[in-house]
Amino acid sequence: MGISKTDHFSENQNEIATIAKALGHPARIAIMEYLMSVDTCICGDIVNELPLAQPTISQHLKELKNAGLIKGSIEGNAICYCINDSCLETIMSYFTNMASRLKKKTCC
Amino acid sequence: MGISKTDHFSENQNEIATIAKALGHPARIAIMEYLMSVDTCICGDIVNELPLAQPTISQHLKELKNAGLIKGSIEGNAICYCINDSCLETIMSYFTNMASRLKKKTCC
DNA sequence: ATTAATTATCGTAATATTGCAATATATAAA
DNA sequence: TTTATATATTGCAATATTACGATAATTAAT
Repeated sequence: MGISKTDHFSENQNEIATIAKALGHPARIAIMEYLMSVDTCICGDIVNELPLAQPTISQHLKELKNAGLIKGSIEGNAICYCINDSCLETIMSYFTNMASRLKKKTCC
Repeated sequence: MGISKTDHFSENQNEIATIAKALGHPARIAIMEYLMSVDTCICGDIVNELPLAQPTISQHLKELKNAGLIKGSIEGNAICYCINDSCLETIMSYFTNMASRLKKKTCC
């Protein structure tokens, strides 16, 4: 992120930015959409699904997990990843609130 | 972004990622919130409002503009920036859709 | 025309991200 | 215990981001 100044901003601003940043890559959007599309919470098939190497997928999963967007639980020798709906709720309500507040304004 | 492979992902995935990425910095979230809070679309006060230098703010504004999140129009010798509600609508409905689809699922 | 005010661009240093091969770790199956 | 399967970590090269001083560009006011 270069020289950043996260300490100058509010906790909420940093939280939203962190979530948005985690979603700020097409591969991670694709992972989220894949996790949404499968009924069972299958894990490593993501590697077969996306045109990226296994370590790269693993790294993207880590970032989504750090941001709180997904959860992972050990299931045998595999790991079951799935979407953390409370995190999705956070970002969704943030934008919903923003959009509704915006409707009352006139702009340039 | 390092070596990225945007061509491997769908247009929609790239679009959402681009918007999310633009919002993936606390300063840009703060700018969005400030633009929301002012009734009139005042512009360069953002520089006074945030703890960042003018060129830095200008750069952040450019990124928000490139992502389509804000619009800027010349107003005398100043520039009037304001939120582009249609872009906000795009990202909001994306998450709303995701969240509603998620409620039907059980997870690990 | 000069000067002031406002915003953008350039150049550059510090740091972060992306992607992957190689390798490590951990559990399941034989 | 050995082997196979699944995922994580390390190390590194290529590239992107962030921040800001200096400076340019543009319009307003004098």
